[in-house]
Amino acid sequence: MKSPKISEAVVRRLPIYLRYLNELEKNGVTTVSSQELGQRLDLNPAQIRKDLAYFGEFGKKGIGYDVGYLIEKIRNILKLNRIIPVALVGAGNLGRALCNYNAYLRDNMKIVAVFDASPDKIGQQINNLTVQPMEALAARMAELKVRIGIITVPAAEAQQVANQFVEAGVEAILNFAPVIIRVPASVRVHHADFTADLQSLAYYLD
Amino acid sequence: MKSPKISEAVVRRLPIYLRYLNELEKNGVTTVSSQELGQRLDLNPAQIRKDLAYFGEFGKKGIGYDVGYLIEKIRNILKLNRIIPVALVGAGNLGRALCNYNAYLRDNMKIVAVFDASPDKIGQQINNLTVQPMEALAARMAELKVRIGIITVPAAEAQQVANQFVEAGVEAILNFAPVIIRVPASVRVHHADFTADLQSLAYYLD
DNA sequence: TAGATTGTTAATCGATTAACAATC
DNA sequence: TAGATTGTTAATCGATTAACAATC
Repeated sequence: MKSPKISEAVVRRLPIYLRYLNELEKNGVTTVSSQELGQRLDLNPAQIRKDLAYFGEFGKKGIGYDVGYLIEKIRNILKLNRIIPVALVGAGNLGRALCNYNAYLRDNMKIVAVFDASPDKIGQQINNLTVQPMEALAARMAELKVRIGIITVPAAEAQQVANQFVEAGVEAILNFAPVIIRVPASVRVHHADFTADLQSLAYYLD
Repeated sequence: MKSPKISEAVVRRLPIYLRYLNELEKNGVTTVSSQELGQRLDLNPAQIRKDLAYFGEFGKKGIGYDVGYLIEKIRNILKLNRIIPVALVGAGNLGRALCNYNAYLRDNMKIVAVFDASPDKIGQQINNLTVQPMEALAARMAELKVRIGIITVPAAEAQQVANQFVEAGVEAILNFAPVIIRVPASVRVHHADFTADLQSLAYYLD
């Protein structure tokens, strides 16, 4: 584990590797080469080797990578070796959908609290979680040691929610609202913006 | 409209510009500079000017860009000047959430058909749409001239659904299933992969 | 006119890919 | 040993940013 700055592009590929490796393991495959990985994931094998080499020498020359060993290494790199508590604000359709993905988001990311501003949402049950009022956010997040926040409120409210998350000491935010939110540089934000995704696809129509 | 190949990075920023310009227009702002845009969208002004200049000379030196005019230009570039019919497969939580975003996805992207394989989903009503069986997909999509497909089924079924979309003549696919799908080069695929998004955020935790 | 801002070229920066010695 | 595949350096490619003449 040296420390040349790792680019975001590299970090974003690690979960993709991890997911496929998990599948391989489930199927009883014990070894895989960068070539096979690249073929399946539509990536250049040299890129995969380089990505992994940033973090250590995980492969064996002439053989490839041990699937189980590589899974463990990547999980450690991504800090998925312990449960990461996540909070979500916005108990609308999308918010509920994400909560139900908790199963999918195994690998230790777990939504442990859901908040909403609307009185008719508060108290609703989602998947074992009770929707809490926004007033409870700070205290509850501290209590649960939440480190990542998910925003699934309308665009107009997203920045405000982000501010509350930051206030509550969140280290990273995943924003689904179709608006760019601004936070201090110490907080990482990813924008999951499917309206923009969809619109950019339209460009490629004949 | 010349034709140097436009990079995907550029195309992905256009909807971001469009969205903010729409907001400006709603607020009665008639002119905006690349500097103001950049400030708000967290982008370099030179990059914004360059992006736009690929498609024409939309600004006025010394003045900036006319908001209404630029909106129209970008909508044309993105082909959002006519309604684009979209189909969705997978009427689970996420699928339903996306259908309800139809309002959000104004700007002429419209989900016009929803399909699911599960008997207890078929016939359900979502937002004025009735969930159709997979057997109806090809015929219905032809009828409605659907050009873009959205996949919100579990990972295991995603590739199969993609194949059916391709078969049905779709030109682009937005895939929400946490798996890389493969399609002919003539079809554009975007992966909206929030599990990967979320996991990559974990990397930045202290 | 003076100030502002575009469009565009050149410079920089960073990411991807190719190539190959090391070695299992 | 011969064949395969890594880790890594060098070459390429592409995207971002700076700079500035043109001009509103």
